[in-house]
Amino acid sequence: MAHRHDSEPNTGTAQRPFADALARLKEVGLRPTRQRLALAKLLFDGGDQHITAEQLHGMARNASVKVSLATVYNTLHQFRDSGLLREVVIGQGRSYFDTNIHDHHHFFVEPMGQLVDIPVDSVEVGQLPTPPDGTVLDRVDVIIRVTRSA
Amino acid sequence: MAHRHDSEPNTGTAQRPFADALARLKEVGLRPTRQRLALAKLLFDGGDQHITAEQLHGMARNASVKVSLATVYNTLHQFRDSGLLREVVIGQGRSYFDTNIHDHHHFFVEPMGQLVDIPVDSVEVGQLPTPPDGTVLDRVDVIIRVTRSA
DNA sequence: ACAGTACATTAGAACGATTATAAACTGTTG
DNA sequence: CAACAGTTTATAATCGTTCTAATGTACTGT
Repeated sequence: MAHRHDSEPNTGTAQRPFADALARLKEVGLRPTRQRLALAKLLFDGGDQHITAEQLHGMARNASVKVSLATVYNTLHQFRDSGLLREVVIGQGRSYFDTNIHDHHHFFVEPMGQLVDIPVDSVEVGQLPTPPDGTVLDRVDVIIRVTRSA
Repeated sequence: MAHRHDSEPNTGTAQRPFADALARLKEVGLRPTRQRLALAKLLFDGGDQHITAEQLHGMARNASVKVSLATVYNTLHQFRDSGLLREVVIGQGRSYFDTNIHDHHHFFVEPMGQLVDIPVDSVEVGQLPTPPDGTVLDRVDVIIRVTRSA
């Protein structure tokens, strides 16, 4: 339920701050089921990814992991709510889930909808206006839309 | 086809830079049909709006303008392609069409999905990173997500 | 270990926004 | 007026996502 944006102790390799899928699930209080463990492995082993539900479902199929699409959606949402993932809504239909939960921004390559991370310190956003009436700031998304030139 | 982001000569009231729906259509080379004229009036008379296709369809119904939903979609896309509107994709399902085509950003009030304009000079974005490989910059969207606090 | 219960997974249906289709219409041109 | 190019329309189809209700699995206390 609560969001977590902390910087981890970062034991082990820089590539996999804390590699153990089980440890992640424990840490956010999700029962380590077969499906969740498998999906966590697919998501968090290897570098940062921007992935859709359908894509993850496909990856699971490829890896011979039996998971229903509904469970993929459920799991992605739980991970998002636990702060393990960040949801990025950019294009028309689809949602991307970003395994990079640190503060950062995105290039969005149209029209194929590819996402590329931008470190937060590559963009200088200063002087935010005050939020309207009875609202409170959640987060700032900077999306730099680019198109293929070649 | 070509996008227009020019500042208009701004004849007449500041409220309606150039009020005539017919003039707008002529200017971008769209045939001034009954439906397009009516929709243009609904969109461009009165201040800046963020509107969905369904909402515009509803407004047309209210104004006793007979237009099908398909035509609303077609027209919104044509207006967008002509630079009369800007499409803003932010929430899960829906697309907003913004009658303010000048450079600006948005507050997005979750969870009800209300949009509020932010003048471009209220946000300071400096030092953009260079776009990836064979891509060219299209535009920069800054979305400040806020939630109801009260 | 076992029962009990709370939580998870699943297939499939349902949903909402959008897009495609194909027929009917409008307006313009020769 | 006939032909034509562009428009509009109702409807069906599609896409990603969410819901539902049945079944399965994991943790708790004993």
